[in-house]
Amino acid sequence: MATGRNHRPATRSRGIPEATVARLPLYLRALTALSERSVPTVSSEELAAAAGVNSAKLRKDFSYLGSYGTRGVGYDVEYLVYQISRELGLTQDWPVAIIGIGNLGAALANYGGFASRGFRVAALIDADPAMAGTPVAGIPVQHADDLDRIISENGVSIGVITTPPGAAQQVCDRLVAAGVTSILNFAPTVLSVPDGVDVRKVDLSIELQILAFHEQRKAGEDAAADSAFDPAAPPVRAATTSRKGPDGDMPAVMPA
Amino acid sequence: MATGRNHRPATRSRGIPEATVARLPLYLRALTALSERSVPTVSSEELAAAAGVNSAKLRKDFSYLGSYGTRGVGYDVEYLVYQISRELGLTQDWPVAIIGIGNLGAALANYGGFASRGFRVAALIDADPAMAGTPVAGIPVQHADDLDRIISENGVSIGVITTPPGAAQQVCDRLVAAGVTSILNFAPTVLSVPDGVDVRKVDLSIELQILAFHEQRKAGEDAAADSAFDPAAPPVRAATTSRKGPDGDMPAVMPA
DNA sequence: GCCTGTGAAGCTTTTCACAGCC
DNA sequence: GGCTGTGAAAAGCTTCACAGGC
Repeated sequence: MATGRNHRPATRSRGIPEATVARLPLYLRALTALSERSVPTVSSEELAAAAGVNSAKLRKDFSYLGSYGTRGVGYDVEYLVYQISRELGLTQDWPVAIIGIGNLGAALANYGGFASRGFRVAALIDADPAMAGTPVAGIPVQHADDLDRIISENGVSIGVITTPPGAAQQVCDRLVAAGVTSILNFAPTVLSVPDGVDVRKVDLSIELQILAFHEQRKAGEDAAADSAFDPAAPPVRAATTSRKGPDGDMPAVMPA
Repeated sequence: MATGRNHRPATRSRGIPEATVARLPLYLRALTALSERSVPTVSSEELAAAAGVNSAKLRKDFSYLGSYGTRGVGYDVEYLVYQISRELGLTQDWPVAIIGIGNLGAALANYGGFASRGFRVAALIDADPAMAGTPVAGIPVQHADDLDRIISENGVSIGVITTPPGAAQQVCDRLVAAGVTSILNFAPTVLSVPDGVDVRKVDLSIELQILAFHEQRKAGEDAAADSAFDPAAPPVRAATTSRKGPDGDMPAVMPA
């Protein structure tokens, strides 16, 4: 990779795979822990174990950043911490605004790991006038009417949406209009944004549903030992057309 | 796919791709919204737009479940809601326990979308004796000493960890010992679990760091218009070995 | 004519396995 | 001898494009 092909400007390492980017924070966390224990170097095997990935993947990932290791030895912990921090853009501080200071917004505002590396809660915003002025995690809540001003005055480019789902798209639009180009969305809604704006979502119920899927599989396999049993509701579909699914037609009465 | 190959038992559709499983909850949410508006059928194009994916992907995803659409027409909303619910295992109710009732745990306990489809908060558990008995979201908090009993009495197979990171692995071990086989981890730690136990993690700071990476890229491109400028700290590495990264060596003093 | 279902092609990500260097 | 860095193979995922059926 970094070994001299000539059809790329090469000044800035274009094209780190997205999957790799998503793992860099994991490596960084593991390395930070080693750094705090004053461990000077670490092998790909050890670091991979600490980060919960396999070592081939880790080495491949690091190869996209450059050749930061030493053969026969491993990686210099401090050096890697710095290189990954820089690659992730954490050598600067990002002011973040949280919009929607309910239970979840307050929880995030209080979350320590937030401030620790690269991020700073610059503003808390809520639509409830009664909340305005009340400090949460030591930061006074401001009213949503002033969203524009708050975002631009603080130079916020990353917004965290923790509003109810109904308000999320509107808040998103206003954030984008005010100059925010990265959004972390905790509301269970699909946000639409213009090109150039990144959205990532964190969705509790999606995660639970994925777990339920696998959980059901496990239960199904256990049951399969006893009998070849249809694990779902009985087929009582009231339709005229024939449907071909793997099993289980729709019951007359939908489950709540 | 479902069109008659003969080397699979076929009773239970093995091998729905993980990427598809992860999108089923999105489709389900979009379909539920249509269902509430009493929309009878929907095309792959419309549903894909509502779920924020493209229609080819959606059709491919559905093809793994079976042939549930009608050519020239689209998909029957109610029917699909049922089929996806069943596939995800949401036709049964999953009792869930939340361990660690701080800000975040309380926020999750209060989260409405939780109970609505397939999940029920069966127990709240915390290690602080002062919290025992206090109701959160109408559910009394129980002490961690009784974790084993609480899990088995309630038949909990899905646990949500919202403890501080230091406690997460220990809580995880106890959950697994008590019979939990799926874990949703909000603590910023890598959990190690035996085979057969699924872990999914939700990690605020990882998401923010991924956003920061892309944000930095955007800023870097803007700056590149002005000058070919090193966006990071100056190279003042105190080492003897030569390192070859794309750019940016380590500064003498690490950034806080 | 319209929209689904799906092979086939193209792309991304992971894993393998070993050359290269300490 | 040990461990990194990386081509090459394998697996997984997305997109294309069109046959098939309403």
